[in-house]
Amino acid sequence: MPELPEVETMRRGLLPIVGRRIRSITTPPCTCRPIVIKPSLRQIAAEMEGEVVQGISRLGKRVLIETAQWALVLQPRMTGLATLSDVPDAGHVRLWIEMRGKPNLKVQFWDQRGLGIVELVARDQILSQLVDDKLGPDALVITAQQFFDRLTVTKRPIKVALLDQKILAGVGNLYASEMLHVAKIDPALPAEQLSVKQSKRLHAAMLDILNTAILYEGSTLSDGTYRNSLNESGGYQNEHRVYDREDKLCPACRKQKIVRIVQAQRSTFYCPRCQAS
DNA sequence: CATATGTCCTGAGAGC
DNA sequence: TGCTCTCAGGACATAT
Repeated sequence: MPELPEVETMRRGLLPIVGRRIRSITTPPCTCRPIVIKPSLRQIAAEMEGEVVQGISRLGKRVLIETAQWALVLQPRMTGLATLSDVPDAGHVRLWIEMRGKPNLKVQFWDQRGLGIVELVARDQILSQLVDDKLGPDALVITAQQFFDRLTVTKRPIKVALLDQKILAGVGNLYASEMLHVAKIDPALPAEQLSVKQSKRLHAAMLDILNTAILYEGSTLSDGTYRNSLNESGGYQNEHRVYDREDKLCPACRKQKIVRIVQAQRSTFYCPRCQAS
């Protein structure tokens, strides 16, 4: 479940290919089932092979490999991984992007469940096609005012609203629970009822948690699918306050056990004592 | 239009 | 031991 910190870690790991020319974009032999590649592998290869990588950027939970004209948008979704190093196993590598010249560099897009998506977007259409259409402001860029304005337009529970990538991009199920706990906000609170004060706390908690999690190179959960750019576990899973810690003592009050509830068919973890409405 | 639900997928773990 | 069932959740598609 790569979220912003995990995807940012992937982005940083790909930086060595900036300035390098793409030799080939292929699918590995004997791979399992093909993932979604839009519009097609053939088209992507035709447009990007021979081009120089000008930058690696990130929008929410997507990584963009950019040439002069194009951006190859990688969406890891549940178990996707984009890396220059080794991958957990060779059997789930879905795409190779090989660079020309020395040293040999090859981006491997690995994805155990195969729900990831690779999509070619013209660079001048990123704003219209991605940002306006599908994604709100990135969680690391959104201002406190924008954060408040965009969240308080919906009646949905604040936890559910945080997961809506059109409101803001980058927060997923894990970090949503974590930031609500730090900000001491009830995950069931209708987002429109968020006070200015609560919104400021939540925005600050979000920035703090995401930036710290980036320093730890993300969270590797029990499924072990997420790896940092060296194919090692991340470190932030050891810092989780509530996520996947049902029945464990709340680290803030140390009096109440963490509770798990389900909102919009996703687990939410929180402390009913610290996060009461 | 806003919101809710169904769907994809694989591997781990539970239960019998 | 080996089978079946359930669950994990991002984001898209479809339904209400």
